[in-house]
Amino acid sequence: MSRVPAEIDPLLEGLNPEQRKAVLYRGSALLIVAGAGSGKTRVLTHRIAHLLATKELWPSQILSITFTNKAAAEMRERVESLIGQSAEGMWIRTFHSACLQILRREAERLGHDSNFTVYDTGDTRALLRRLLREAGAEDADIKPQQAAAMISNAKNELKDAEDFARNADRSNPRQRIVAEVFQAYTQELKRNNAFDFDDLIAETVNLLRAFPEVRARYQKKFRHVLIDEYQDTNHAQYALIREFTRPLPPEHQLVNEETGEVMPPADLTVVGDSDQSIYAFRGADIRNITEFERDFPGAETILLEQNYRSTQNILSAANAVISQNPYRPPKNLWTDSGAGEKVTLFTGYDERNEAAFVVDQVKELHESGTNYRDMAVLYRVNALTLSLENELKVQRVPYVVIGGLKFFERKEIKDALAYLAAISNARDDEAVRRIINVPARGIGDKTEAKISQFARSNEISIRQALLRSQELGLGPKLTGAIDEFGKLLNELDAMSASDGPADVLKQALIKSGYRSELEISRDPQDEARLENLDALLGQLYEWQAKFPEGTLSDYLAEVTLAAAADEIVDDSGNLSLMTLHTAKGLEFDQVFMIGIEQGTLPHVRAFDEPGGLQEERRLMYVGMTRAKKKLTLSHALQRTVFGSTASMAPSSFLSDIPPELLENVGTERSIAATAPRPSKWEGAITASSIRDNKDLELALNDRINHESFGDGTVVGVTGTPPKQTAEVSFDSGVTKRLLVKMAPITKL
DNA sequence: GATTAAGTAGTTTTT
DNA sequence: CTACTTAATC
Repeated sequence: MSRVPAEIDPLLEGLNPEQRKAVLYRGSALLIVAGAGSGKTRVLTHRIAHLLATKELWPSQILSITFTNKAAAEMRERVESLIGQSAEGMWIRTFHSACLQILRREAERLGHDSNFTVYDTGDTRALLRRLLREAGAEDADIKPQQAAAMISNAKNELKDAEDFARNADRSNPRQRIVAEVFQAYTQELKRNNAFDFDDLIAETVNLLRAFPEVRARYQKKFRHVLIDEYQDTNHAQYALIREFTRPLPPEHQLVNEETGEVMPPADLTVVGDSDQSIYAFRGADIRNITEFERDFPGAETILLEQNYRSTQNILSAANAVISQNPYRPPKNLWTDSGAGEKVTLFTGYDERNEAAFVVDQVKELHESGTNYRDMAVLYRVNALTLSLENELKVQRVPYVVIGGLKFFERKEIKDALAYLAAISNARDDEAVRRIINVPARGIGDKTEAKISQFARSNEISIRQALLRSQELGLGPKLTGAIDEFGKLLNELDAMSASDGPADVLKQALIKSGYRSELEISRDPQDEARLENLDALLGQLYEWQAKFPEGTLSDYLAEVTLAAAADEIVDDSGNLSLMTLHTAKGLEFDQVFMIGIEQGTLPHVRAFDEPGGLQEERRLMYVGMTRAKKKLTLSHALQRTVFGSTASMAPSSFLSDIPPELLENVGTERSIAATAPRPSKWEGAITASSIRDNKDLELALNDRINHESFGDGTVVGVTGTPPKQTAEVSFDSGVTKRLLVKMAPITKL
């Protein structure tokens, strides 16, 4: 490569030698092994900016795949600020949205229309539930979710219904039924002009394989492909990458007209870290990254080990945990930013005690100047937020739960979106089915079945069938209701040709009577539903203003492909609560990880899955390395899971952390001893503040003294001993919730 | 066919 | 415990 012109040197400023190498390397394949916090995004954006600045590439020749839309937006922004101009035309997208765009353009080749619907997991499950019933699978005990998982796994391996049926064990009734349902499901998707999540990838691969001329066109367009989070790619995604980077058949080869040379396929840059592979359950294949050099001969590998995010204590603790994983390529993160604070390990009596501790800490940090947005509480499973949310509400800490029960999964929102889907894609029978009797029009299951039957035997869609209601031989009332519904959809459809999606939705909600039904209702939940619909409408109006040319199907696809991490707003000023999975790729000054217990992290279900424990350990590692300044781990000795209370042993991962890196706080040892735990753990917990108030009972208006908060008055008592808590208003003005049995208090 | 009541099962992570 | 499906009644 020629010498780097002076004017682009700024792109190398502030980079360490390895990072520079990663920016400057030129060749067909490059693997950047980027440890947590090693400046991966920085390297990626500088590399792209460098390729543009040297005029090696135009923005439109770059395809950059990220894990979330938020990461994509951030990358675009950073590239633009580096090159000082718009990076328009550059594809920075998630796998799914990149494939969506390709499929929209090429849908006809696969027998779909370009306005196809994208089914999310909920839609998929609903469809499978119906198909399972029709297949008479009730007795076989297959839940829609299980069938969905089996089908999804197959698709991630690029196996279609036929492949599945071929490999299925015919003597196993479950497999036989799923094979049958898989075939029906595939047909239904086609009939409905829909793709599911997995199809977006798999069908794009099929497209590129079946039509070399299409593949040639995209290879000509994309001269450099960059993939982030490569360790989490599954086989289908890997195959997709291959289609972009493998040589074309001779008859489709691209030839440079001047030189007569054959144009090589796109260069490939992948970035990843095998220690952060946490999506095996979704088909991610860690071998994609560990065997990269074998897959792409001549590939260069660059290792980034210097961490710019965390303190040495945090890194040492994280390294200690992850180094227990076998067959792991050696890698050791380091930093020159100093040791920093020790990692705090809190032992709580129960989940409420744990929540109180975390919230107290959060409040204290906030009072001493840390913004809530720079803190996060991470957990293995969503269910762990319950007691935490309670405590946050009591203490009035502003917080947001990222992910969890998503806005777009609420009933009323799904209903509203189903109206839009039914309008935008007239073949989408599933969408029509969802709303055929919402609000109630007197069209029940029986009538719906008759309409479906009629549609099927005439090979028309349900929407078409609605308009021929008089042929169904039903009573005048029903016939009229069906006809009216069919006409309503047509009317809205016609409207969508001239008006934007927001206007269409507004009219749909009014004319269907959905709105008025909620308005009339006295159920307070319906009031909340109405508010949600208004929020959706408001958001859609904003979207419409931003994308005046945007269609219904554009909007629907964008909504279905949004990730949990996309919800995070930087300027919200809220404390963030999220799962460890959602936290991947993010960083916070202060990180709290709760529920670090055997059975929770590592999760019970990981024990009998091969490699499950290793993945759990990586999850722990990912969580720990999110922390910049301070990491706090917590576990509780007992936890009320659902109804019943169970003793919890501390996570075995905790005993991997050298005691000198930890500062133990919390519950006394006498209770800790009742919980079974690995022998290694013995001695790691210090007997801090041994305290037991025995049968101390407090009543309203009792005066008490607290070791650190001083005197105060009891203003509330809840629960029963030994889990009784007292709300105490201290003379200093602060109000705290205290565990009566444990708190360092005395009755005055 | 709709509404209400009772019963049941389910809780890992997500594009 | 709750959210949801299924069963029984109006």
